[in-house]
Amino acid sequence: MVKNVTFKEARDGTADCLQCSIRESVLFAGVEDSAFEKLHDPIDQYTLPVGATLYHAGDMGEKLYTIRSGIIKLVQYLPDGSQRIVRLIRTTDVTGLEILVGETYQHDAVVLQETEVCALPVRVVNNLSSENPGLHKELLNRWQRALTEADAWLTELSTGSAKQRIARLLLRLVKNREESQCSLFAREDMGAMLGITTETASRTIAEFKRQSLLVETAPNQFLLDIPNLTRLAED
Amino acid sequence: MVKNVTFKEARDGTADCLQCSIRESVLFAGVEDSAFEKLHDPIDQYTLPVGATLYHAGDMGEKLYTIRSGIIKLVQYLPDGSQRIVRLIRTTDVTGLEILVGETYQHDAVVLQETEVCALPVRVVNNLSSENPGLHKELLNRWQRALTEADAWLTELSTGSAKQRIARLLLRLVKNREESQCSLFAREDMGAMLGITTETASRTIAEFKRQSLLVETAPNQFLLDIPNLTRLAED
DNA sequence: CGCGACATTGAGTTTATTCAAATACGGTGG
DNA sequence: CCACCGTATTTGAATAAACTCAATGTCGCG
Repeated sequence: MVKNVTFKEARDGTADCLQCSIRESVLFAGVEDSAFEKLHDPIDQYTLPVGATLYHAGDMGEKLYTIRSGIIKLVQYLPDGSQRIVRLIRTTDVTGLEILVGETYQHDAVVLQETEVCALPVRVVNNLSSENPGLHKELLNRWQRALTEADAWLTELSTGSAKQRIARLLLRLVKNREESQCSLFAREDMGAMLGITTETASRTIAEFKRQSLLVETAPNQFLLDIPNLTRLAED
Repeated sequence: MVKNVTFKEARDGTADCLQCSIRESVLFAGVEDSAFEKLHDPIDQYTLPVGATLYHAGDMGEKLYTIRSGIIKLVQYLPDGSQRIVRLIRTTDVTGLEILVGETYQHDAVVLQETEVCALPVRVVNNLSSENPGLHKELLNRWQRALTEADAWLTELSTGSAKQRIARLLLRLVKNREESQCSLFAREDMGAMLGITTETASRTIAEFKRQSLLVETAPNQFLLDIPNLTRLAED
């Protein structure tokens, strides 16, 4: 069983949004420098270790988060206690948007790979967005992006045989990269993403390794045979 | 195979938003009467028969739709041609939101039960929303609602055994109703919603009937044994 | 070294799929 | 009104896939 550590306010400092290296692709991309200077509320930055929980389902929060680096899983639970991972949040993604419409967090957000986040108070986002058509547009974009992602998880990662699902997950992990290299998640997490058991995930990965569809170049660093995985994923 | 008719502009007339009987729960709930009167673009109303396609994935449209009555399925296709239904749209829901952020439609929208829709030109929505914090808020709400729904399809309808998934789907169909009565979809559609085959859907429904978890009171009208279905759904 | 957590493998069972056949159902045209 | 057709549903039998439960391997770390 994967154990979860709680996010204990391990604050790194105050973000300097004006200098942020990923600002171009981030929520605030369209916001003027001058607007930032009017902020009273500082935007805090944190570094979270593997296993930390950024927020809990049902909590009434007042922050959204942008991910500067790392990977976070969004988890929901079934009445019987089993978990299902509904999405992954990665660099430049925003999570916790539901707070903006007054909902509680809809998932547990748990760190899979060490993650740097910026915590944006709802108030700040609301203030900025009411005066910034750019930010506002960007917010809608993020919402739509999350929705597109959710749909893809249904069609790609929850449909077809275990082999197909694993292949599609692997391809997703390297998508938009020059390199076909990636690291994998714990088998239990892969199962929870794909709606299969831990054992089936393990067996399938092991089989892929034997067939050299996956080659381990270093501990948990794999090169993918993209053409053959693609073929597998599609039929 | 279910065949799809195309939506052939079967226009009923121009909607009278001021008098709309479902206005209280609809996208425009918070919009002032006076704002409506400034609209040049009329809002068209249509009635669509079963099998009609409201819009196609990949089309660059300029309308969103609010559903006044009926049921629509949102369908995505896999590379191998198989279909997956990612969401159902029902009374007071809005669909086609992606158009607002400049995307093409992300799904085929196909009518499952005769449906009345209002077609809202993007321009109208954008104009109204830039001046109406209420409408704007409502838009965010709809986006979040779609997202919550997408997550629920993953956790509830794509997880667990076929029996559990069917039970959860049935319960969903009568949720928020005083009556435990509902009508069912074609087995092929149920399969596409749950990620199972048509035959498995059929077998399961047939078995539920034999166990009186479902009682057919009229052609395609069923009463559900909610307590026992709930028990089934949960473990 | 040895412990704990995770990954892999095995064997047996259950569940779902596949392919095929049989049955029901609704509507059309004679 | 009934026969017939096409479509959808149900059922059957064999096969394949995934699950369960248990055992064994592996790796990193105290």
